Amino acid sequence: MSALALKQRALYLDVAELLRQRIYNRELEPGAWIDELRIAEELGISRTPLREALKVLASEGIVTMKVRRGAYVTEVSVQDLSQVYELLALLESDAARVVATTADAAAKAELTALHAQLGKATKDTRRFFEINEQFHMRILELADNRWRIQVVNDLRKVMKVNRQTSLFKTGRVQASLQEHEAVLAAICNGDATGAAAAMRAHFNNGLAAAQ
Amino acid sequence: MSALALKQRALYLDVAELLRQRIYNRELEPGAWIDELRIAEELGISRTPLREALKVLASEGIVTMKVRRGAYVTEVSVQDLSQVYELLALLESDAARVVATTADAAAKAELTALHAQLGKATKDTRRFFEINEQFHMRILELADNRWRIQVVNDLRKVMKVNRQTSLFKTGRVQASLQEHEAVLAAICNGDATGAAAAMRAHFNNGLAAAQ
DNA sequence: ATTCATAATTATTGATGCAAAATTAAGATT
DNA sequence: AATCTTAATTTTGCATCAATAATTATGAAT
Repeated sequence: MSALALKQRALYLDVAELLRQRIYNRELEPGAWIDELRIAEELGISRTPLREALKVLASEGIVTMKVRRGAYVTEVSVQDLSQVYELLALLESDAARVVATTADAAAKAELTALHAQLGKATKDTRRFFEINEQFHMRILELADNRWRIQVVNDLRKVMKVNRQTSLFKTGRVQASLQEHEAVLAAICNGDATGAAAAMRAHFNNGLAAAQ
Repeated sequence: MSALALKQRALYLDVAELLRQRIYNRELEPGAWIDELRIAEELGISRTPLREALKVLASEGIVTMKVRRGAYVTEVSVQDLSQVYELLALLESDAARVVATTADAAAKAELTALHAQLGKATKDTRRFFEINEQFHMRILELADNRWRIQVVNDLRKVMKVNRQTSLFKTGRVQASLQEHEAVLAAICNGDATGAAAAMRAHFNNGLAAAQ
């Protein structure tokens, strides 16, 4: 059975996601022009859905459209990175604050379990980042604001365009674990201010480590 | 000289903006299907740029794409509205906090002048809202984070889809003016916490007045 | 030799065409 | 009369085509 057989998603969305991945892993570098003809041919599709995908990526800010010149991968400056990071810190620390006041026992147990998994994955960097991501995402979900999730995901896309992003994550496994611990503890204690502060500290430390 | 003569913007962006306006003023109501053929014919354009515009609006969340069914205007629920409003409060109160610590004399003078204009426009509702908008936007600009501006603008687009949005603004001219006064005073005094609190209060009052 | 102008090429933008899917309409059967 | 089936129509989605603008290449003139 082919993957195309049951596809319910529109082609332009698949193309957009494929281009995002190519941008994230530097097959398409910032500043590089996107050759519609070449990519359409390579993917075995026409230029129509490709162009629709490019317009979506443009509205996300990860590619830039120049009239009569086409699209190129947006060059995300260091200033852009710090601005986006600042917003993520704001949105996620507020989410932690919300969750601290609204989380029920089940939610707290779930976060505690996730954190326990994280503690066991300190040797496996790949897995650590994966669970780390889940922990953050679960807090966002528990904060129950789908627009916040949407905004955070869009901002993360921008972060991923720049290679330096990895700097924010690497070499901080133990520190990161302890910071998560603090966030979790505050949430479990229903300490809204503490949860927000702990999450904010987590982000600030990540930024400091990158400089 | 026609407006088309010097146009530098892409057609799909113009079409997107035109559709936004039609959605805001209820020519296209939430839930209504968007007839590509009809609108393309009406605008005297082909379906290609129209479809590109629809994809952009979809990624903004104000229209929804259904595979093989087309696009319809997103139905923004009351919950969506309050979630978006909450995010705007968070982002703008943080912007006020930033501006309180970074604004120089010129910036403070500019905001003071804007506020003075606002005070003189209490009789002209239309103008009042216009200057009100400018005051908020200027604070965002002074907070110097282009991604925040982008996010706030996107969220405002969602708010505008729902008619109830106007409820957040109407009948609060005097109260709104006083609340702005408090924001301005805190900013001019370099009181970061106070500025954030004043802006937060401004939003909370707007929400309360709508219920 | 360098620069400016012009021609050729390339690439984007917008329009049209075609096939597939979904909805609506029509007809037949219970 | 109602419902199920099937045919017709409408509409989307992707591909192709045409036109226009931009860039590159070529040549001429200073």
